[in-house]
Amino acid sequence: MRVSRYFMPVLKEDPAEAEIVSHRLMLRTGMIQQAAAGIYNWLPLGFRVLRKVERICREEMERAGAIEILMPTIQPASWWKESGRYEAYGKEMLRIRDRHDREMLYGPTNEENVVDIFRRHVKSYRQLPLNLFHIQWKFRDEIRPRFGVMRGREFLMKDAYSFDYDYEGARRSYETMFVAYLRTFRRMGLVAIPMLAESGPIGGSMSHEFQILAATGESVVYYDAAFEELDLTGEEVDVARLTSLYAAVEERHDPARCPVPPERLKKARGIEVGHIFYFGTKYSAPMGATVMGPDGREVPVEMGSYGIGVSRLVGAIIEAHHDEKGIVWPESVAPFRVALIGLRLDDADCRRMAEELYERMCAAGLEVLYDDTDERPGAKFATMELIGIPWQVVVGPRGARQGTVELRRRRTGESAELSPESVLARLTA
RNA sequence: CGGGGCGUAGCGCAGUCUGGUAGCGCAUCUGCUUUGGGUGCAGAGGGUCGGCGGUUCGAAUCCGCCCGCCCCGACCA
Repeated sequence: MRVSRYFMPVLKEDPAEAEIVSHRLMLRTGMIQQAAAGIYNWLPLGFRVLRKVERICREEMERAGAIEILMPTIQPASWWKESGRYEAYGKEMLRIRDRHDREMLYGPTNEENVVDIFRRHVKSYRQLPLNLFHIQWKFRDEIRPRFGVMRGREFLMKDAYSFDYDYEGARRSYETMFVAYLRTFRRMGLVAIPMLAESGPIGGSMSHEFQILAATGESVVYYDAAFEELDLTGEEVDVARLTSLYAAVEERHDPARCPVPPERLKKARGIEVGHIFYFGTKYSAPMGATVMGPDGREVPVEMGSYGIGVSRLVGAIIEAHHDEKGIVWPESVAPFRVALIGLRLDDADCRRMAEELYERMCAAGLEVLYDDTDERPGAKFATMELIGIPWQVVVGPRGARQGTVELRRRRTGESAELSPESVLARLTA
């Protein structure tokens, strides 16, 4: 992509309304633009990151055996009356009437919806286990939306729903998601700490929330240092050990009863980005989602639900990965992998070298953002550092004479003078 | 919802207390200049001062009502 043809409304000054670093950087880099309180437009740069985060969620869900569907944003109120949540949910739910005066709502979550799908098609324990997920926009009319996309009213969520015949099966499904979540966040360059949590309005009896570590996080968390070096690579992961490791938010942490020896107990700040629940038959029973067991008896299905705040993650990743110059994207979610910075493009040699390298990068399938404008060098460097692309390749008169370009890492600042060939080789390796 | 703050050009702000018909920086456009860390000079365009109503000869400024946004608190992916 050429900067001269791209839409990337970068701001030189901090917008007045943004307090926390991720919100400020998302506005300054032109990733998002506010539409109303807690509701945002995703501009090209932000949308690219959002899609990458979404893709990692999708891949890890599929790896864990979940199957993707897409449920609507608008739901009939009748489902929620069946489950009993229509009255219980309160003002956070956006209620709508259509032209026939039918009661509808903009979905804050999809338990009822997925149960309706399930109950119409699944009748036997032989069809289980089943895990259906989707990645869809939610609306919760928060009392106080804030911090940009970190607590929006409209937000993108990955939500999965597991169905099992019995408790043992439901527990296995829960544990599978537990591991999938750790893998998901790790792939985004985050350290996630799962902790036992209150179940809240989703209901149920077992629940973990996943907090990712960031110095600017909202809550204080205590955790076993073992979380920082978990081995999640193999297919067989010791789930029992993972779920037994200690972690707690400050409010629930009791130093006197903490099982972790002081030298292994860590204290940090965290941001909640995911939450998993086991809730048994809370929805299946009232909504009549039952299956026939091997004994010929019909029983309500055992369920769990598993949410990840996809749009919130974009903000959370920035909270965890930035410096005084701007964002420092982990490679897995960076909007572009390489920033090609052309200096002195009015000079024929520089121009030819930059254009040639750009063509070759594109041909090699690299995601490259090529600054082909005639801005001053300082402005180009500052912008690329602000938007945080992991690799910078600088083509300028200094190297052009001996046929080299500069390769730089955004994260460390380390740089090397290399031939265009070896830069290509390094980036495509 | 309680508490605090803000709304003036695309962005950041001054002007409001003490009423006299709107200004600065950045950005934008034109020309020249400069080119490895947000160049310099000259010129130009751009504003129903959030909205409605009131007071006044006269309102960005005073009064009333409304709308929107941000921050703190209780709640959430």
